[in-house]
Amino acid sequence: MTKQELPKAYDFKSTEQRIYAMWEAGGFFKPQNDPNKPNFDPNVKPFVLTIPPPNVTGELHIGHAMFVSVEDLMVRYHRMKGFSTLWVPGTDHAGIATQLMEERDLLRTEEVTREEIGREEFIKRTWEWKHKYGGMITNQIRRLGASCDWDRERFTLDEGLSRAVREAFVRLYEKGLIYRGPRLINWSPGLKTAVSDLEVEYSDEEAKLYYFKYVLKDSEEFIPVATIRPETILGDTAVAVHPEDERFKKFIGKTAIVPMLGREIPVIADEYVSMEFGTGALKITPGHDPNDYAIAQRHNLPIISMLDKEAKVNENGGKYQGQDRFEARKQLWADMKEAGLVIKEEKYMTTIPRSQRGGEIVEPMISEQWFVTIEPLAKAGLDAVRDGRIKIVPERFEKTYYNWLENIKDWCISRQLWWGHRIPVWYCPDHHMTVAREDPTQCATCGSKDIRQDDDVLDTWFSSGLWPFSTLGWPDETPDYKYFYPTSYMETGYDILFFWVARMIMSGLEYTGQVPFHTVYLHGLVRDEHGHKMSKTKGNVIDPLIVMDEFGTDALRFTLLVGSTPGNDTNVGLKKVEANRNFANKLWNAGRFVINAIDAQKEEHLELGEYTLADSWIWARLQQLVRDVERQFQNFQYGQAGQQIYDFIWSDFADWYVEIAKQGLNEGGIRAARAADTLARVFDTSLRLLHPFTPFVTEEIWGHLHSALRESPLNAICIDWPDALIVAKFPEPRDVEGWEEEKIADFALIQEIVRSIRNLRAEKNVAPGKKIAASISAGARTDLLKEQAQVIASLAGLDHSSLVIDESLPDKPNDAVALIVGSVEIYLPLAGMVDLANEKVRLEKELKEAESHIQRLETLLGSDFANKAPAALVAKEKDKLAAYKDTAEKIKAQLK
RNA sequence: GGUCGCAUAGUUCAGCUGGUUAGAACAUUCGGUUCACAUCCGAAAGGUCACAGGUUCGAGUCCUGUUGCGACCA
Repeated sequence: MTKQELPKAYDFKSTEQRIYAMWEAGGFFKPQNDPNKPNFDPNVKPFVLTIPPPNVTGELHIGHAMFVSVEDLMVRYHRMKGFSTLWVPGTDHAGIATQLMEERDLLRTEEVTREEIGREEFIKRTWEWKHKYGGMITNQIRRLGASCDWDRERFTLDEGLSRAVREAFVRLYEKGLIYRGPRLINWSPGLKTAVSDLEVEYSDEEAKLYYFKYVLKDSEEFIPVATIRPETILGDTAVAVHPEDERFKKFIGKTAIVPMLGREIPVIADEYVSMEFGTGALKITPGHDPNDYAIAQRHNLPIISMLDKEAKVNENGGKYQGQDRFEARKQLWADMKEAGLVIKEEKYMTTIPRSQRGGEIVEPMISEQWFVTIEPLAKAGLDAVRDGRIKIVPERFEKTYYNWLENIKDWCISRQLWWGHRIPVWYCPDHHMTVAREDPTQCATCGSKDIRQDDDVLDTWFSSGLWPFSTLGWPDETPDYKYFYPTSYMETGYDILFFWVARMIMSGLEYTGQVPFHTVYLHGLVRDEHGHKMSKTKGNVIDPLIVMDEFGTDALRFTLLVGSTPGNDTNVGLKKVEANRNFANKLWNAGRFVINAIDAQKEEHLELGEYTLADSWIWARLQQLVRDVERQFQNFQYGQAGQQIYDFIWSDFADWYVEIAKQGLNEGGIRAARAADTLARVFDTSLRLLHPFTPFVTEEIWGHLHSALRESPLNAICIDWPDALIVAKFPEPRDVEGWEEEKIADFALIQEIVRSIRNLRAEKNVAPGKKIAASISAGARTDLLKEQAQVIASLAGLDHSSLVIDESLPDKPNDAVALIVGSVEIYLPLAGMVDLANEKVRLEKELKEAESHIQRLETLLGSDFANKAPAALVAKEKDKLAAYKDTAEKIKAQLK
């Protein structure tokens, strides 16, 4: 394609889909070295990531955009570095979410409940939904440019992964690490299922504290007690007081009467009771409160459940049976009031446990559930991070991780749902349990054919915990598993460190004996531009699909990647995305310019022209950039790396180098060839560096650059380039060769001179197009400035033919404004347009500044700094002092 | 209550192992139809780096404390 065909603005709409299809069709997302292929080389190092599987029912939100951006960046970088790179995609079945969605759908379309159509039919319907819409989220992930191997896509409920789940369950069971029993668990009455501790959220809310009398048997006396949930009185099995409490000591061992029920319960002493809180006495409801449950265990108290699965009062609640928990609260309290047992009510702030899904109040309840004995697994998980087999980035989350695993409780893994992995346990009429990898036909104990599978399914996180190895074929030792496992990084949000990452580590160690990955990288949450959490009710949600429509995928990705640091939340506003859309366009146009320059080269040259100062400078800067980027990638400082690449391309390359290169190109011949050569090489390297951040626009321009070069006399440059940028070599840092520092310093002087002339022109309102004359007294820098006269003239808008550069000027020009840049004096014949009094003020200001530097440096060099700081640093400061002194002298001379 | 994090320009954020008088983007002001780009170019203004101590030749960066905000765990 030639330049005429390249539009003036980058059109991401016509590009992204085409490029993605090209990558996918080209097989670039597949590992370069595949253990299932004949030419497999086991010595090539793999780099492997498994995607944090989004809910199959999910729709793309900004959090997905975040993790895809970061992971695709990691994956593309390693692929370009030559690793055999595999990114495994997939989704999870999201038990509760999916079931709820399907239930709602059934109710809406057919007005039936899941109970009405039955378990088998319900699951069938849900699968139908999955087959129809399950690809939505993965297609949206494709739009983000995700370079995952779609042929290896997995779903937590598919056959292989289900087998992995069953294998894991049975192994744990056989090891004695899974048990079933009645325990106090978190019950979600609306969903009618148990949930794990992690699925309960606590919110500070205003509630009421109810004060009432616990009357003692055969007595007029009572113990005042306060509670937030009066209905639980129906399940009380004791009243507890502090053993040292003078007020209540005398009641210990006596019997109290449960209000309205008349049940007799003991008054016990326990140090857990706080004498200051409430009334200083506590009612004990072990069936509905975790703390009370613990006290009951200590005192061998009976445990009474007074709620059923829908949180209605059960048969233990006397006349309140059948009432909803909140209704019973009202009724009971009213009755107690009438009976004269009520003392008072007051407002009270407390934490209310709510279900993570749906937000209803969770009830602690005694229920028969399956649990994992977590302690041995947690210990192994702790060791893996403590001894460095797994590193968490940023490091501070290691502490959080330790803290959680050190205080972990057994994991309730059964859920009273239909959509999920059914627990592989069968019961016969004699209550023997058969736990099996393959569906059994008879009871393993008594041989009875009359067996029934457990109704419950497993927590979705139980299967996601196996993800890094179940997706690679475990429990089978497949070629993928053998080569790609353990994986490399696990990248996800810090909000699921416990839910998922910790459980994967524990599972990985338990089932495979290896850490599932050596590095955990945690990104922060995406918030709106003012740092508020995005929520539909606030209306501040940024929909990544809309953003991509408006500004392009690259702009969104770059925004999420740059300016965010590991583990820290990041604020995103559309303004930022727009600015990055502009960057994509800048890149596009820089590309058009480079391609244009290449197309203009028609002749073969045996040798190209000499390197100009600008050529050397941009090359030195580029190598600096490559070194910086490499270091930052090693340290997971992706945002910083992206920012530096951005600055290099926009400032160093486009604003300075390209402007200077235009002169060389206009000269033609070997000078133009040299300029085009440098433009091409530097731009190519820049695109490679940027590719992991903004894959679409870089791939597109690089393709045009590639074909332009191939057709040109400069085709040697691209002789070893592959077909697509996605698999091009990532630039490797090179050692400094020694010449760079001087060229960079020389160029910096040119830049300063140009800037100060531009500055003065702007200040004095010299028409931008007007070429002006200048005389420069350059002293020791005369040779450099003479050589760069053309560059200075064109960048600063000087008339080259009336630019005089000399070591010193015989006469200071009259009617000229003087600029002092280091030791260089510049005279611009602008006196006519300038108020001399103002000029004096300007120079005095500059002098003052120089003198303040001189004073600071003299103080510094007169201090212990000179003795204790590194010699190189001291020398540098000394040089600076000399330069400022020189500048000050020159300004003083002007002021005379 | 425990643990952790954050506090830098009007706004949103960078600032790696302490070493130029602290940077960027957006917003603001001034000036621009220079043949890659107005999704642009040039220039300017804007910060006692929350506060108080300490370590050090040297602190936005390390330590201690205070205040404010946030998160997680109980």
